[in-house]
Amino acid sequence: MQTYLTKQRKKLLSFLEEHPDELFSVKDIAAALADEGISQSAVYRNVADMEEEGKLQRITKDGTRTIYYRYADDEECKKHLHLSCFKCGRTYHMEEPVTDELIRAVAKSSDFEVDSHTTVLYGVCRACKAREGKNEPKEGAKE
Amino acid sequence: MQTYLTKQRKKLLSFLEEHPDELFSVKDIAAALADEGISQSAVYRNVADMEEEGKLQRITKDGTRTIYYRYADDEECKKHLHLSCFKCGRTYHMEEPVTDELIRAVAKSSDFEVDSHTTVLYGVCRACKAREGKNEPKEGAKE
DNA sequence: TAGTAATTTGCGAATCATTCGCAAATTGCA
DNA sequence: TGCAATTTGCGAATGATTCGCAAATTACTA
Repeated sequence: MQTYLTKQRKKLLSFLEEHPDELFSVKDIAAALADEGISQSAVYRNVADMEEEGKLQRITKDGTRTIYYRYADDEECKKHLHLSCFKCGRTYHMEEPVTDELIRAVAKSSDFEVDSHTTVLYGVCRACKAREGKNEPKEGAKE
Repeated sequence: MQTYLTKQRKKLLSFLEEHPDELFSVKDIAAALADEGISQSAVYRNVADMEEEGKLQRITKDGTRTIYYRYADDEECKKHLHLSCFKCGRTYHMEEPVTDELIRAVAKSSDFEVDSHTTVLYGVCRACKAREGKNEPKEGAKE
């Protein structure tokens, strides 16, 4: 799988490497690399390959049926859980010692080996909790 | 929103209530209720409404772009995290005391309030880990 | 450096889940 | 019962993703 390093693959990779921690849909990527001459199909295919190789993380945001990808820096990603605030959409990383503890606790109590690479905890972040106290924006608070 | 309690809505609700902890795609539901005379559109619409009201939980399994729903028994769901095995796709619930601990730990270290209703930890379950030791089924190990 | 086999690309067509539009049926209420 | 508002069901429209296939590109070898 993936024996040829084409120029579109190179561009795709370097683009993603330059934007760690950002989520991109295939459309986003294709748009960003429009000048570079990469077809949408190529993006789809490469992104899928790269995900299989573990270079990318596949993420499905709630509320959409679009698939997003993020560059998966192995060292980084293996070590912490991700916290995603569903008010503001921001993603936070959880500190390592706590992460380890959590993972161990789950493993112990449930015989379940959590993959911190994939797992995201959803909730409300400090900032949004604070904001919530004052007023409650109802709809259209996206992004 | 949702001022009329139609018969298809009733049937849909009772179907879901009778199958807590199971994930259904709209297709699944429509198929299960085929005899009852409920159109797919109605399922889509009701399911969307019910999610907004908090009666259902919307879940996007990895690897698909299909949306799944589960009956959200408030009492129940608020209390435990879900563990999803990405080998076999099964969903497990985590015992409450541990859940509480985890949630508190996250909150403490990150000032992040985990919503156990929404959060799913991904990983490999005991059964699949055991199976993995012996052989590695490659594809088509669904369900 | 040219020649070749295997892999990728890019395009458009095909799929598939989901959403929409609209007339007909159903619901809750007076 | 009668009416106005809401839902249903159908089929068509949308949008993301995948597929098929010929042409272009890649890695290798002579």
